[in-house]
Amino acid sequence: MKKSKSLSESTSCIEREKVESVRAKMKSERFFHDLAETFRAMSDPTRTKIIYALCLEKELCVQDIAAIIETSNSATSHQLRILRNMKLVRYNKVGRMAYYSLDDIHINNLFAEGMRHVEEE
Amino acid sequence: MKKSKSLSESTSCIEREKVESVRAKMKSERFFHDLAETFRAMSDPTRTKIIYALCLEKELCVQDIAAIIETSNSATSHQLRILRNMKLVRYNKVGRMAYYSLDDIHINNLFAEGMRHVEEE
DNA sequence: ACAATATTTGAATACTTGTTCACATATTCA
DNA sequence: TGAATATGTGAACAAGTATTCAAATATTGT
Repeated sequence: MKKSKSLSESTSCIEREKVESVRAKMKSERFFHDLAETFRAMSDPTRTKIIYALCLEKELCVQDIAAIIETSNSATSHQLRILRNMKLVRYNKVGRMAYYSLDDIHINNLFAEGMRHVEEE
Repeated sequence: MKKSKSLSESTSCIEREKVESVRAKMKSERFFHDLAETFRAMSDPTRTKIIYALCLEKELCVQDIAAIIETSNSATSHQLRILRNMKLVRYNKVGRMAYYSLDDIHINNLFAEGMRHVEEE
């Protein structure tokens, strides 16, 4: 059920038609929250390094990720947890090792689009 | 000039070949910083709303954006400044009005890819 | 059982961020 | 000129974040 609350007459705006038109197509608070979350997951250099590494090698253990990105095991583990909670990576526990990999192909696409943007400047 | 520092023998890792292989393809600190910045620009709900609005209407003034996203003019202006500094939007000043629009098509692609990810769950 | 090892976690810290409020700037119109 | 209006900005505040350190957990090999 959509709220489709129309613009109150008292709300001050300049071009009412434009405003009404966009407001009619507005998405839910939840949608923008989730969208921001998705981008936020990739908004830290340590995490972009982890994702980049997992784009090249599809499975890596915590220690090896830490060695690649030159960060402590602890900091790496903390960031991996964030990525796990945000469903960007998943892991496979084998004995005392935890092998991490990217969760789905969408992540690859989104990340690749971001890289394209940064590289084409 | 690339540093291509090879993995020191003392650095502990599990699968040395994988680690060496990824490290050989590692990008600069700057690259990951810029990439993270790009995603960070879209990592706040207020900013995703602004970008979404500007995807639908290519030019909007501050007050109308504020009316659409239901935030104060001041908060909107602050976020627009961030988006401007990050080169995601540009603006066209006409008298006392400032008309904002998305800066380039890459932003559209990246944003659309993010939306696709959120919608296809 | 014991030591070594891989990962996880909680607390503490310094740092960053988004909003609000009040005010500044700048333009329009009477 | 002076009031109204659109936008921009600095300071303050609360909330959130990333790293470090120390310690906990869990698994392996002796």
